[in-house]
Amino acid sequence: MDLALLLPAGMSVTPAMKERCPLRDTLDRIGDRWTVIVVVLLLPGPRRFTELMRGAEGISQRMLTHTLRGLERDGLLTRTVHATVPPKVEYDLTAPGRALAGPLTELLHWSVRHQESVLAARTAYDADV
Amino acid sequence: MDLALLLPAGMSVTPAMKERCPLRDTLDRIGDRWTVIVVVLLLPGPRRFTELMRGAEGISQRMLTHTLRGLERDGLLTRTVHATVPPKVEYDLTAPGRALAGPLTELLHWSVRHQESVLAARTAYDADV
DNA sequence: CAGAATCCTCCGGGATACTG
DNA sequence: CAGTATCCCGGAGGATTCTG
Repeated sequence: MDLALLLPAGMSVTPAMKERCPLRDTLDRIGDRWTVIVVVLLLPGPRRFTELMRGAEGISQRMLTHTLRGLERDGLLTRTVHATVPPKVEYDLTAPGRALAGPLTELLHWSVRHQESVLAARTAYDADV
Repeated sequence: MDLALLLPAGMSVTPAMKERCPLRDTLDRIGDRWTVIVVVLLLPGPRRFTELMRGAEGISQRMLTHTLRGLERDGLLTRTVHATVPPKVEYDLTAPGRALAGPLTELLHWSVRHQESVLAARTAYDADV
Protein backbone atom coordinates (compact mmCIF):
# COMPACT_ATOMS: atom_id res chain seq x y z
CA MET A 1 0.00 0.00 0.00
CA ASP A 2 1.38 3.38 -0.97
CA LEU A 3 0.74 6.05 1.61
CA ALA A 4 2.67 8.75 -0.23
CA LEU A 5 -0.53 10.35 -1.52
CA LEU A 6 -1.79 10.86 2.00
CA LEU A 7 1.30 12.07 3.77
CA PRO A 8 1.85 15.61 5.05
CA ALA A 9 3.69 17.79 2.56
CA GLY A 10 7.41 17.21 2.66
CA MET A 11 7.17 13.90 4.44
CA SER A 12 8.08 10.65 2.77
CA VAL A 13 7.25 7.02 3.38
CA THR A 14 9.77 5.56 5.80
CA PRO A 15 10.77 1.89 5.94
CA ALA A 16 9.12 1.71 9.36
CA MET A 17 5.79 2.66 7.79
CA LYS A 18 6.01 -0.25 5.38
CA GLU A 19 6.62 -2.62 8.25
CA ARG A 20 3.90 -1.27 10.48
CA CYS A 21 1.39 0.88 8.63
CA PRO A 22 0.43 3.80 10.88
CA LEU A 23 -2.94 4.18 9.21
CA ARG A 24 -3.87 0.59 9.95
CA ASP A 25 -2.62 1.01 13.49
CA THR A 26 -4.87 3.98 14.01
CA LEU A 27 -7.86 2.21 12.57
CA ASP A 28 -7.18 -0.75 14.83
CA ARG A 29 -7.06 1.69 17.72
CA ILE A 30 -10.31 3.55 17.05
CA GLY A 31 -12.12 1.08 14.82
CA ASP A 32 -13.78 -0.89 17.56
CA ARG A 33 -17.32 -0.47 18.80
CA TRP A 34 -16.79 1.96 21.68
CA THR A 35 -13.49 3.84 21.59
CA VAL A 36 -14.67 6.77 19.50
CA ILE A 37 -17.84 7.11 21.52
CA VAL A 38 -15.88 7.30 24.75
CA VAL A 39 -13.45 9.83 23.28
CA VAL A 40 -16.28 12.05 22.10
CA LEU A 41 -17.94 11.84 25.51
CA LEU A 42 -14.69 13.01 27.09
CA LEU A 43 -14.09 15.95 24.75
CA PRO A 44 -16.00 18.47 26.91
CA GLY A 45 -13.98 17.52 30.00
CA PRO A 46 -13.34 14.86 32.66
CA ARG A 47 -16.03 12.29 33.35
CA ARG A 48 -16.60 9.56 35.92
CA PHE A 49 -17.08 5.90 35.17
CA THR A 50 -20.82 5.94 35.74
CA GLU A 51 -21.28 9.08 33.70
CA LEU A 52 -19.57 7.40 30.75
CA MET A 53 -21.67 4.33 31.37
CA ARG A 54 -24.82 6.40 30.98
CA GLY A 55 -23.44 8.40 28.05
CA ALA A 56 -22.38 5.41 25.98
CA GLU A 57 -25.79 3.89 25.61
CA GLY A 58 -25.74 0.12 25.36
CA ILE A 59 -22.19 -0.41 26.57
CA SER A 60 -21.48 -3.11 29.15
CA GLN A 61 -19.35 -2.53 32.25
CA ARG A 62 -16.87 -4.98 30.89
CA MET A 63 -16.42 -3.15 27.61
CA LEU A 64 -16.31 0.30 29.19
CA THR A 65 -13.52 -0.86 31.47
CA HIS A 66 -11.79 -2.54 28.58
CA THR A 67 -12.08 0.54 26.33
CA LEU A 68 -10.85 2.89 29.03
CA ARG A 69 -7.89 0.63 29.80
CA GLY A 70 -6.91 0.58 26.18
CA LEU A 71 -7.00 4.35 25.89
CA GLU A 72 -5.12 4.74 29.15
CA ARG A 73 -2.51 2.26 28.06
CA ASP A 74 -1.81 4.29 24.95
CA GLY A 75 -1.61 7.54 26.90
CA LEU A 76 -4.76 8.97 25.32
CA LEU A 77 -6.46 9.53 28.64
CA THR A 78 -5.60 9.67 32.32
CA ARG A 79 -7.30 7.79 35.13
CA THR A 80 -7.44 9.54 38.49
CA VAL A 81 -8.60 7.67 41.57
CA HIS A 82 -9.84 9.77 44.47
CA ALA A 83 -9.40 7.83 47.69
CA THR A 84 -12.86 8.54 49.03
CA VAL A 85 -15.77 6.40 50.14
CA PRO A 86 -17.43 5.58 47.89
CA PRO A 87 -14.57 5.65 45.37
CA LYS A 88 -14.50 8.28 42.66
CA VAL A 89 -12.56 7.77 39.45
CA GLU A 90 -12.17 10.45 36.84
CA TYR A 91 -11.13 10.00 33.25
CA ASP A 92 -9.68 12.85 31.24
CA LEU A 93 -8.26 13.06 27.75
CA THR A 94 -4.59 13.86 27.31
CA ALA A 95 -3.36 16.18 24.56
CA PRO A 96 -2.90 13.31 22.07
CA GLY A 97 -6.32 11.96 22.95
CA ARG A 98 -8.00 15.31 22.51
CA ALA A 99 -6.14 15.77 19.24
CA LEU A 100 -8.27 12.96 17.86
CA ALA A 101 -11.07 15.50 17.62
CA GLY A 102 -9.53 16.80 14.38
CA PRO A 103 -9.56 13.56 12.39
CA LEU A 104 -12.91 12.59 13.87
CA THR A 105 -14.34 15.91 12.75
CA GLU A 106 -13.13 15.27 9.22
CA LEU A 107 -14.68 11.85 9.30
CA LEU A 108 -17.97 13.23 10.55
CA HIS A 109 -17.97 15.89 7.85
CA TRP A 110 -17.44 13.27 5.20
CA SER A 111 -20.26 11.28 6.71
CA VAL A 112 -22.86 14.04 6.78
CA ARG A 113 -21.78 15.23 3.35
CA HIS A 114 -22.17 11.83 1.71
CA GLN A 115 -24.56 9.82 3.80
CA GLU A 116 -27.49 10.63 1.56
CA SER A 117 -25.77 9.43 -1.58
CA VAL A 118 -24.47 6.38 0.27
CA LEU A 119 -27.92 5.48 1.52
CA ALA A 120 -29.40 6.04 -1.93
CA ALA A 121 -26.74 3.88 -3.56
CA ARG A 122 -27.31 1.15 -1.01
CA THR A 123 -31.05 1.13 -1.55
CA ALA A 124 -30.64 1.06 -5.31
CA TYR A 125 -28.09 -1.75 -5.11
CA ASP A 126 -30.32 -3.84 -2.86
CA ALA A 127 -33.31 -3.19 -5.09
CA ASP A 128 -31.55 -5.04 -7.88
CA VAL A 129 -30.07 -8.36 -6.78
CA MET B 1 -23.26 11.21 22.59
CA ASP B 2 -23.05 14.87 21.72
CA LEU B 3 -21.69 15.50 18.26
CA ALA B 4 -22.16 19.26 18.37
CA LEU B 5 -18.48 19.83 19.12
CA LEU B 6 -17.49 18.07 15.93
CA LEU B 7 -19.99 19.45 13.47
CA PRO B 8 -19.20 21.86 10.65
CA ALA B 9 -19.72 25.49 11.59
CA GLY B 10 -23.35 26.46 11.38
CA MET B 11 -24.65 22.93 11.40
CA SER B 12 -26.62 21.51 14.29
CA VAL B 13 -27.39 18.05 15.56
CA THR B 14 -30.51 16.76 13.85
CA PRO B 15 -32.90 14.22 15.36
CA ALA B 16 -31.84 11.81 12.62
CA MET B 17 -28.27 11.96 13.92
CA LYS B 18 -29.38 10.89 17.36
CA GLU B 19 -31.18 7.92 15.92
CA ARG B 20 -28.41 6.86 13.59
CA CYS B 21 -25.06 8.39 14.49
CA PRO B 22 -23.27 9.22 11.22
CA LEU B 23 -19.87 8.97 12.87
CA ARG B 24 -20.55 5.43 14.02
CA ASP B 25 -21.90 4.59 10.58
CA THR B 26 -18.70 5.77 8.97
CA LEU B 27 -16.53 3.85 11.38
CA ASP B 28 -18.58 0.74 10.73
CA ARG B 29 -18.02 1.35 7.04
CA ILE B 30 -14.24 1.80 7.09
CA GLY B 31 -13.33 0.18 10.41
CA ASP B 32 -12.93 -3.33 9.09
CA ARG B 33 -9.71 -5.02 8.14
CA TRP B 34 -9.50 -4.24 4.44
CA THR B 35 -11.73 -1.38 3.28
CA VAL B 36 -9.25 1.42 3.89
CA ILE B 37 -6.46 -0.53 2.29
CA VAL B 38 -8.50 -1.10 -0.84
CA VAL B 39 -9.55 2.55 -0.99
CA VAL B 40 -5.95 3.70 -0.70
CA LEU B 41 -4.90 1.28 -3.42
CA LEU B 42 -7.55 2.78 -5.69
CA LEU B 43 -6.67 6.42 -5.07
CA PRO B 44 -4.16 6.64 -7.94
CA GLY B 45 -6.68 5.27 -10.42
CA PRO B 46 -8.63 2.20 -11.58
CA ARG B 47 -7.30 -1.24 -10.70
CA ARG B 48 -8.15 -4.80 -11.65
CA PHE B 49 -9.10 -7.55 -9.23
CA THR B 50 -5.75 -9.28 -9.36
CA GLU B 51 -3.85 -6.03 -8.99
CA LEU B 52 -5.75 -5.31 -5.80
CA MET B 53 -5.15 -8.86 -4.69
CA ARG B 54 -1.40 -8.32 -5.00
CA GLY B 55 -1.54 -4.83 -3.46
CA ALA B 56 -3.49 -5.79 -0.36
CA GLU B 57 -0.95 -8.19 0.98
CA GLY B 58 -2.50 -11.02 2.98
CA ILE B 59 -6.07 -10.57 1.78
CA SER B 60 -8.05 -13.62 0.69
CA GLN B 61 -10.09 -13.73 -2.50
CA ARG B 62 -13.19 -14.05 -0.42
CA MET B 63 -12.50 -10.90 1.57
CA LEU B 64 -11.40 -8.85 -1.43
CA THR B 65 -14.64 -9.71 -3.18
CA HIS B 66 -16.60 -8.97 -0.03
CA THR B 67 -14.84 -5.64 0.53
CA LEU B 68 -15.31 -4.54 -3.07
CA ARG B 69 -18.99 -5.51 -3.00
CA GLY B 70 -19.52 -3.43 0.12
CA LEU B 71 -17.89 -0.37 -1.39
CA GLU B 72 -19.78 -0.83 -4.62
CA ARG B 73 -23.05 -1.22 -2.78
CA ASP B 74 -22.53 2.12 -1.07
CA GLY B 75 -21.61 3.83 -4.32
CA LEU B 76 -18.01 4.43 -3.29
CA LEU B 77 -16.60 2.64 -6.28
CA THR B 78 -17.73 1.37 -9.66
CA ARG B 79 -17.22 -2.09 -11.09
CA THR B 80 -16.76 -2.35 -14.83
CA VAL B 81 -16.79 -5.72 -16.55
CA HIS B 82 -15.13 -5.91 -19.96
CA ALA B 83 -16.66 -8.77 -21.90
CA THR B 84 -13.38 -10.22 -23.07
CA VAL B 85 -11.69 -13.58 -22.76
CA PRO B 86 -10.26 -13.85 -20.23
CA PRO B 87 -12.56 -11.47 -18.34
CA LYS B 88 -11.29 -8.10 -17.18
CA VAL B 89 -12.91 -6.24 -14.33
CA GLU B 90 -11.92 -2.75 -13.32
CA TYR B 91 -12.67 -1.03 -10.07
CA ASP B 92 -12.62 2.74 -9.78
CA LEU B 93 -13.45 5.10 -6.96
CA THR B 94 -16.42 7.41 -7.35
CA ALA B 95 -16.30 11.02 -6.15
CA PRO B 96 -17.61 10.12 -2.65
CA GLY B 97 -15.13 7.27 -2.43
CA ARG B 98 -12.22 9.41 -3.48
CA ALA B 99 -13.37 12.08 -1.01
CA LEU B 100 -12.42 9.65 1.75
CA ALA B 101 -8.83 10.63 1.07
CA GLY B 102 -9.34 13.79 3.12
CA PRO B 103 -10.42 12.17 6.40
CA LEU B 104 -7.92 9.36 5.91
CA THR B 105 -5.17 11.91 5.47
CA GLU B 106 -6.15 13.57 8.75
CA LEU B 107 -6.13 10.21 10.46
CA LEU B 108 -2.73 9.39 9.05
CA HIS B 109 -1.36 12.74 10.17
CA TRP B 110 -2.62 12.15 13.67
CA SER B 111 -1.01 8.75 13.59
CA VAL B 112 2.46 9.83 12.50
CA ARG B 113 2.32 12.82 14.84
CA HIS B 114 1.47 10.76 17.91
CA GLN B 115 2.61 7.24 17.28
CA GLU B 116 5.84 7.73 19.17
CA SER B 117 4.12 8.96 22.30
CA VAL B 118 1.52 6.23 21.98
CA LEU B 119 4.17 3.56 21.66
CA ALA B 120 6.10 5.00 24.59
CA ALA B 121 2.98 5.14 26.76
CA ARG B 122 2.13 1.59 25.85
CA THR B 123 5.59 0.31 26.72
CA ALA B 124 5.59 2.17 30.03
CA TYR B 125 2.12 0.89 30.88
CA ASP B 126 3.05 -2.69 30.14
CA ALA B 127 6.28 -2.36 32.11
CA ASP B 128 4.21 -1.82 35.26
CA VAL B 129 1.43 -4.35 35.60
C1' DC C 1 -19.07 3.43 42.97
C1' DA C 2 -16.02 1.19 40.05
C1' DG C 3 -14.69 -2.41 38.77
C1' DA C 4 -12.90 -8.04 38.35
C1' DA C 5 -14.02 -12.81 37.01
C1' DT C 6 -16.40 -16.10 34.43
C1' DC C 7 -19.11 -17.98 30.86
C1' DC C 8 -21.05 -17.88 26.40
C1' DT C 9 -22.43 -16.27 21.70
C1' DC C 10 -21.89 -14.48 17.28
C1' DC C 11 -19.56 -13.39 13.17
C1' DG C 12 -15.43 -11.35 10.73
C1' DG C 13 -12.44 -13.38 8.15
C1' DG C 14 -9.03 -17.27 6.70
C1' DA C 15 -8.34 -21.83 3.98
C1' DT C 16 -9.61 -24.63 0.48
C1' DA C 17 -11.92 -26.35 -3.59
C1' DC C 18 -14.51 -25.51 -7.68
C1' DT C 19 -16.18 -22.68 -12.22
C1' DG C 20 -17.91 -19.50 -16.32
C1' DC D 1 -9.12 -13.91 -14.71
C1' DA D 2 -12.41 -13.15 -11.43
C1' DG D 3 -14.90 -14.85 -8.97
C1' DT D 4 -18.58 -18.52 -5.89
C1' DA D 5 -19.40 -22.08 -2.38
C1' DT D 6 -18.27 -24.38 2.06
C1' DC D 7 -16.24 -25.17 6.17
C1' DC D 8 -14.15 -23.56 10.16
C1' DC D 9 -11.84 -20.90 14.00
C1' DG D 10 -10.50 -16.98 17.15
C1' DG D 11 -11.68 -13.20 19.34
C1' DA D 12 -14.78 -9.05 20.16
C1' DG D 13 -18.12 -8.20 23.10
C1' DG D 14 -22.68 -9.21 25.95
C1' DA D 15 -24.83 -11.12 30.43
C1' DT D 16 -24.28 -12.28 34.95
C1' DT D 17 -22.29 -12.63 39.43
C1' DC D 18 -19.19 -11.11 43.00
C1' DT D 19 -16.15 -7.45 45.74
C1' DG D 20 -12.95 -3.61 48.00
